[in-house]
Amino acid sequence: MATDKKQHIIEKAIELFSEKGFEGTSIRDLANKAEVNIAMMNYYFGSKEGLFQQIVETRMATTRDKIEEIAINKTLSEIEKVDLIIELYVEGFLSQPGFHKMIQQEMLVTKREDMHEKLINTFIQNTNNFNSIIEKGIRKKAFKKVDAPLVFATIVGTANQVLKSKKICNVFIGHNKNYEPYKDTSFKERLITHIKQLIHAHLLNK
Amino acid sequence: MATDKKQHIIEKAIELFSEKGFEGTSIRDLANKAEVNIAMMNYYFGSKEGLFQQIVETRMATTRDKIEEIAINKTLSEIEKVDLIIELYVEGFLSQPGFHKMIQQEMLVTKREDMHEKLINTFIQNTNNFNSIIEKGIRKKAFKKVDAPLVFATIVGTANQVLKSKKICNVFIGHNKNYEPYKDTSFKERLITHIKQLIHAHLLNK
Amino acid sequence: MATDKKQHIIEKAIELFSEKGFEGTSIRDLANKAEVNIAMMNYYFGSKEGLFQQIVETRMATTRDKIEEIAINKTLSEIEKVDLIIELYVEGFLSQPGFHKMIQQEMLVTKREDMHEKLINTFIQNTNNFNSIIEKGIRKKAFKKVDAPLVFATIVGTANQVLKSKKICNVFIGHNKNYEPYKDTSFKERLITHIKQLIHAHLLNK
Amino acid sequence: MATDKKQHIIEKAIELFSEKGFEGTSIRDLANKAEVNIAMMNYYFGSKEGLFQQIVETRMATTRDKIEEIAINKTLSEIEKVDLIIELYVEGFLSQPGFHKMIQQEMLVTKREDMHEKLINTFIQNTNNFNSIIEKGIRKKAFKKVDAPLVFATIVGTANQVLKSKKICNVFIGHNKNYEPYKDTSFKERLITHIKQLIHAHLLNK
DNA sequence: AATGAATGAGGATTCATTCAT
DNA sequence: TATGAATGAATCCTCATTCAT
Repeated sequence: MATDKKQHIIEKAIELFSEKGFEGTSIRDLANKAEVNIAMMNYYFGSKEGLFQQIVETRMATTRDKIEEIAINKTLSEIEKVDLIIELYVEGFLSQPGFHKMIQQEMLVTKREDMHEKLINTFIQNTNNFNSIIEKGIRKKAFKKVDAPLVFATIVGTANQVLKSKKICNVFIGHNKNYEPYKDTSFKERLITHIKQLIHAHLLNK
Repeated sequence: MATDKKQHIIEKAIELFSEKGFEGTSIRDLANKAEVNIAMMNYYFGSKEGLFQQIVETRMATTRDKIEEIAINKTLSEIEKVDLIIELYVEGFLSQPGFHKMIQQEMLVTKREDMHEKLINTFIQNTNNFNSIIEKGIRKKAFKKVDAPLVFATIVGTANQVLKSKKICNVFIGHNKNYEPYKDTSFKERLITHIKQLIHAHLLNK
Repeated sequence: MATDKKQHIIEKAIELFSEKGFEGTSIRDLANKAEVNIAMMNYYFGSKEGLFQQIVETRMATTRDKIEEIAINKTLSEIEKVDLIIELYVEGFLSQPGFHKMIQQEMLVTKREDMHEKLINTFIQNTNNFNSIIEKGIRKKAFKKVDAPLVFATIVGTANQVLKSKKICNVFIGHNKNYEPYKDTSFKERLITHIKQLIHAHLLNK
Repeated sequence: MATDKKQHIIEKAIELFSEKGFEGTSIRDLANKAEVNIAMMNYYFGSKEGLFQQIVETRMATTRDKIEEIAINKTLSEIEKVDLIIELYVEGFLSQPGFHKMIQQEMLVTKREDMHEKLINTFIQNTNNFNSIIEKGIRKKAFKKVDAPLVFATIVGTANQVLKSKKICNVFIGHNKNYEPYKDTSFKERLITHIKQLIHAHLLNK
């Protein structure tokens, strides 16, 4: 079925875009990697940029919706919400490192104005949702008076930093360069623990 | 003089590379921006990649040397060293946002193998220097037993996150989109304060 | 059909390469002459060098195979074989002067190492096949003890020399400069006769 | 002195032109090889083509004059003259293989019309001088009625053929590929002997 | 629905040459 | 006399895309 082939192309495309960047990846590369006809790429996605947008839009929405869900949840405490968001980011990033490297690149680059704008706006929405949680915690005297948006930047920034290079992670965990750190559960736990401890110490009274 | 013109080209190139990425920037673009002949670019730097390398190599060394200097300093306490490094990164990033965006992109991308390798190695050196400080603090019982490389990832990651987009920063500080947040001293202080508080709470006993 | 167009391009390319040499011929020239798009050239042949190799490889093989065939033939006498090879070279050179001028140039030039190597090796194979004929003739006392590889050099060298310039040939045969000597049957016969007489006198006992 | 430096440049240029052809050699290459400034090449010789012409014109004249001298000599017999010309060509070619490879290329190529024309005309003059010797020999009944211009083509062609590639010669004389066959005196003698025997058998009555 | 053929625009780079000093 | 700096033109090639089938 066509959807299968599309999905296959998308997965291969994420690999390449994340390794080489948008401009650094040619349609030829993408077609070869996905083992489909070059003309087919345009037939399915309209253009290289179309393919890229399709990838981004479907996947970004998921994270955004989950954060919103957490933010408006009435049964969780604020610190539980913060912890969930930490887990959400770390698990999301480590399970789809290619996609998130791709997003990081696109956030840095202003070339494709529209795409850049969308990503920034989504990030701002996520920040706002996070802020509202923190502010509620502060009002409840559960949290210290912290700089909420920068706390969010710390969480996302730390996870992103780990994503930058497998090699760096392997140095951290003492493996050789061919090891796949992102698939290592104990590394994931270590990262989550670090961020939680950090944020808790910063956030919680006492 | 030739050095002046070279320096001029380099500065304009950083702007473009940081906005559009390496592949996204053409030699034509670079030449136009610097208002020099296209052939001139190759005359001075050999190739587009040559220009890029020249930019990176000269500037990366500075940061690396400063961190090393701090690490081996005998008169500073460990927490003073950590604070200095935080200041060093924030000030470095905010004073040369274009250059550091460029570096971030290049760390994400593995296309230019050599360049990528160099950046990663430099980052690992910096991490090691930072680790040695933390470990000394731990041995002296000044610091809690923390995950030193991830602490470093947090510092750099937070600063990088802020660098991702002016627009995000302007939302944080309540300015419109044309404001230059990286030149705003109070924003810089706010960022330094955030990271220091965060790290202190995480690191210090009591 | 695609093969037709490819063949058309190849024929036009031989004309240009033989007139101007490999470096002296630009892809633009080739595309104009063949009346196709510049990008088309690379689409079909990968590169200028790819086109060149394709031309050389297909045509060189023909001559080499024919000589080998003659060498191993069991019904012909040695002098008949030598005569056939003389005819083969003269007829081959005069019927495809452009191609053989091209080959001559490439044998002189060491710039494209691979191509050069291939041509030399083919020539050595041909020489060896020729040598084996001569040596057999010598053993049978049909031939004098001659310097076989240099005899071959004389045959090929004489034919090549004639190929160097139409103008020279026209002086030989008393025509003006626009005449096409290579298509003149009596000139071909004259050349064959000359080489045969020369070689016979040198080779045959009595 | 300037003449020395010019001479030095010319010698290095012959090496490169003979290896890579005229178009295949850049002014940069030439300047590097001769270890002089790039601008200097144009300063001395006006242009790349100017350098090339200067090389050709000075050296071609020498051979032409020598042949003419032999042709008009009154004390030598015709067969002595033919032998002298054979020696002249073989020695000339083997002592300056680079230069003569260069000339061969230029004779094959019609790109630089003027240069090509000059070479052809010189060759025709040489042929005519050779013809006059042969015809005189025929009138004197010393020589058979041979095809004089093709006899000349055979002499020059055989020598040229040997010049085509060192590697081929080394196969003939059983040396490895790094040997310098053109400097080997016994190879030179072998070549002269071959051509003389060949031409004598063809030319002389009985 | 799918694809081989085709192409205009633009990519980086190298060219021979000129100019100011 | 000699040369580093500079450049317009041309190099080969790859790009994303379109089109006819």
